[in-house]
Amino acid sequence: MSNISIKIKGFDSQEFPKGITPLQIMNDIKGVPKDTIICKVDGQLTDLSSNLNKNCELQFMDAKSKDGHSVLLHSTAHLMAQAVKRLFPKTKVTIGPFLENRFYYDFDVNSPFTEDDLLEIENEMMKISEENLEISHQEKSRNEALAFFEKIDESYKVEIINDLDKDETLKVYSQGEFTDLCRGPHVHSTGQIKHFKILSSSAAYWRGDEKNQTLQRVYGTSFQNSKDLKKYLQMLEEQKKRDHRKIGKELDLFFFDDEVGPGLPLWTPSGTVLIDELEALAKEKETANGYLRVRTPHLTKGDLFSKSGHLDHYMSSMFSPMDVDGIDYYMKPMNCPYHHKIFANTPKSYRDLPYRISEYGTCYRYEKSGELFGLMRVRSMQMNDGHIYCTAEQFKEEFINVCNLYMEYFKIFGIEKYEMRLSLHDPEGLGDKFIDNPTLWKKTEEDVRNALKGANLKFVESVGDAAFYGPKIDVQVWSSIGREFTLATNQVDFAIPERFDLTYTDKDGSAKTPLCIHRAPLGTHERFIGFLIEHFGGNFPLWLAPKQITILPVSDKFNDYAQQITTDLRTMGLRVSLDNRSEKIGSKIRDAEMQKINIMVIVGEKEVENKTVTVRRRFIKEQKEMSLNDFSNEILTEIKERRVSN
RNA sequence: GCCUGCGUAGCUCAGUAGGUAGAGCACUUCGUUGGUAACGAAGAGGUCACCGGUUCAAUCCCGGUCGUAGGCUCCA
Repeated sequence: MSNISIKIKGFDSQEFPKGITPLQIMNDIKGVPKDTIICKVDGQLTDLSSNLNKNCELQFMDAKSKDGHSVLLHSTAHLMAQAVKRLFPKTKVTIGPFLENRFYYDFDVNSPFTEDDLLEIENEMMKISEENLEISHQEKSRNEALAFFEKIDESYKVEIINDLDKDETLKVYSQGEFTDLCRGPHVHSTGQIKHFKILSSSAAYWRGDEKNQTLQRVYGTSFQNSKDLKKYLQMLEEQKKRDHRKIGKELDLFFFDDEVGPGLPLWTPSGTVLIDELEALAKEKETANGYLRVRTPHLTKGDLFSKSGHLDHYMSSMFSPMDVDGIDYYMKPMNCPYHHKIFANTPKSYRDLPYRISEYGTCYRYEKSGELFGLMRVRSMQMNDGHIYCTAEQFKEEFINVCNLYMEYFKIFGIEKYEMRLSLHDPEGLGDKFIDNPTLWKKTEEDVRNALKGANLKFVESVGDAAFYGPKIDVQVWSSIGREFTLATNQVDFAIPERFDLTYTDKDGSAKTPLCIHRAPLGTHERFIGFLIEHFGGNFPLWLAPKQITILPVSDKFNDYAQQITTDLRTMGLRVSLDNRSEKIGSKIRDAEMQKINIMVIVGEKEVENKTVTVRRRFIKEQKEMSLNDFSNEILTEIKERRVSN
């Protein structure tokens, strides 16, 4: 038998007999870490029980690495499936992939799992782990695999095999009595999976299609050691504390009311401050960038939305029409048709372009009840909307300027983790979800792609997520509880200007159709604020904070002085409250902390005598006694600069 | 919209094997006049989400509706 040469990472090259497995090598040589669960052969994740037949590079890996962790998660999903099959033998298994730090497995069961079921499953998993079953794999021909899964009545696996490429070699993994179709790789024994937890269960559709069978999805997580598991679970708890729905209630920012309706937020005085500040910021930036502000109605005849294509492509997201004098009127789901009307209202020449208009118009969209989610998904939403009408030559610069505006905003808020996504059409949806003009789709998508590349902006592409009238750049962010949302969007419209007969007179006197860029750099104010609440965990920077300052007299004796300070600061435009209850100063401070008020101003005998104030800022322990003038100058500057940290 | 869980005072939550409910915080009043994260006492507060059914009797059991949570689908 011939030998092969294997370069093991962290060791010298060695000769081994052909066909040896990494597992055997682990046992042969000293010093391979005990935590090894998987390996890479020439950079490819490979089962430890695979035979090595040629010279190669071998790297042993534990679950601390991202790749290693993904294998552990995946193997834990299998472990869970085995436990479910033991406890509920009639269950049919489907798929069980890994996600970042989590995994799930979808099961077809007669009745959904209860919480007790989940506990039992977890216990059974523990048992299987203790049994330390070897996980082996085998290659099977398509027919063998089909016969096997038909015999054990795993119809979903049969369906999966039937959909696979005919030439694909199939692998099955076995551990004890449980065998599953899987690409692998996996850890080599169930005993290597020890530190896991079932997180939740819910429903999911087979293959993500709502017309298909409803499956039960069980989510779980798994780590190399108990410390990492505990850390992850703690992080999940911490994330929950930042949930904008929770903080929104604690800080009394917004709420929903049964009698008003789901998805229709009511903004309290505190929450309204956030919106007002956001709007003030946007108005300032837009004025500087040459935008003109407009206002349009919330309600409109259906004809307008026929013309714009909304009734053909967007009706399922619109509220039902109402009859007004025998004519159908709709609540507006977007502002664009009105902006087009405003463009067309007076003749335009090339000298008027780019023509930039903006409006924070409230739109109404029918979101299915189960899709509503705090402020992140609502039915009445204020768009940070605007439209730019420009020539083809101006397109690139205008488009990139909008992208730059996003980044400027993100910088102001200190948002660092985001992803730009070029959302393209899916040819299969032409005519239905998307306007049927394949040539223009292609051209526009290419233009946008080139503009982004030309500006050196990093982006990913996503097919099928375009608007019905054109491709988009969406900026994706992740909320504190891990959900992904589109925060900002920038869309190109190649179709609608023509439908609205929008023209401008070019240099040569001919009438031309402008391009239209839809842009919403702050998305909707509801979602943006929902995101900001989580981003800051309710600890807003001073310029944004609903409650900037509270005045705390040490005792009732100093209430007059405190009242004077309050009035003075309010006159300067600051948001100031006065806590003149007959409480001890410690209690007033505690209450101010709970309300996350940025600055506490304490006044007592000393301050009255010296005509000063004592300033206590959140997160800064030491207090400073200063004149009111120095204090107000300092914070007015901080607010003017919109400083994120103090 | 779909599946499952949940809905008790303003908030966070107890509770009742079916006999119309309780705590802490918040609120109001009184006492206290205090120096950097909870001063003390008293009071007020709820058709137990809503509508039906079973029962002598329903907050509790059953059905429906609405809302909400976790997901799926969808989306700014």
